[in-house]
Amino acid sequence: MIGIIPMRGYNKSKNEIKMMTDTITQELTIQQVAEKTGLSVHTLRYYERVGLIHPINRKDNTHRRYTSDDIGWIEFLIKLRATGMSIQQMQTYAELQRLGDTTLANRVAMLCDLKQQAEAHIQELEEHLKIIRYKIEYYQGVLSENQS
Amino acid sequence: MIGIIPMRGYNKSKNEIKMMTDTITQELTIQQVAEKTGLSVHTLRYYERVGLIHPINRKDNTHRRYTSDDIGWIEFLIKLRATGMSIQQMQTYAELQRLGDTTLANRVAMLCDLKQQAEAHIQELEEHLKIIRYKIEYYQGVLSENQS
DNA sequence: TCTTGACTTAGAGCGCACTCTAAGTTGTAG
DNA sequence: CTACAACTTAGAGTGCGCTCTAAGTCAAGA
Repeated sequence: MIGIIPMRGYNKSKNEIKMMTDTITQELTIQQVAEKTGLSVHTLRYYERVGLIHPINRKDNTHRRYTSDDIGWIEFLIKLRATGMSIQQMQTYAELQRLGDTTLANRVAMLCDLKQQAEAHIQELEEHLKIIRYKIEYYQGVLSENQS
Repeated sequence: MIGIIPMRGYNKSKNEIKMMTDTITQELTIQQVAEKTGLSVHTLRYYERVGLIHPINRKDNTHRRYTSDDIGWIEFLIKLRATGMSIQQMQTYAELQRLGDTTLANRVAMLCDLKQQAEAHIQELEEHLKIIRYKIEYYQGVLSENQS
């Protein structure tokens, strides 16, 4: 789950030093968030551009610094994606979230839809798996017969 | 099992007449296969072009006529796709199938990989679903509190 | 004969979700 | 001062899996 840390020399890289500091300040660079979440830095910026992530605070008005709240939201986004929600739907969800408490019912409805979709998807996978398992068993039978 | 018959007027369409004939001859047109399988005619031709389906026999050397064996294979392809196999992998699988019995072990290996992938996918979905279900419940609690 | 509808092909186009590039800025170590 | 790593942006490019278009053939019904 943790990204590959490239070896740039024997000394600690700036990134590693930042990481040590950040265990105190709790604010992560985009690179660190990429490593932590599994998303690429490109994808993190892309998600922000398209409005899935609110504009991240900048240190000195330039470099992004992610808070633990930001990370929490990103990790939730990842779950929504992996469960089958499209980027478009996630944009809607993020927009509703930004609008505040009055949109809670709408968001719950979206989550319910997603839940049902995912449950149906699991059902479908299970059914297809049955046939695939059956095929495997049958072919393995044929193979062991030919062997003897 | 028989696809949806579109109403194009009160007289029987050519397609319907073909369908009646085909219950005798057991050979289906591309349109009928599309209705039966849920794939589009475009996709059926695409699958044939890229080698997922062997070249279908033609009536009078022009129009495709699908046998029940063809349908069986197509329905299996659909299951592979829905279980997460890529077009590329399916091309490999189809190629192995064409090469005959000596490739059986390879095909079984591919199916085992697919099985494991799909099982892992289901696991992942289940875990994400837990969190989504939890969120739904929590938010519904908040909503009913606000109501009272 | 004309129209209609189902089919044919080669190849272009599309939507999605990234993924990468080019050109530039910033900050620290040596 | 220089080098370098890490960051920044706008916008172009990619891979997948279709999906559609244009131009044409063919057969049957009015």
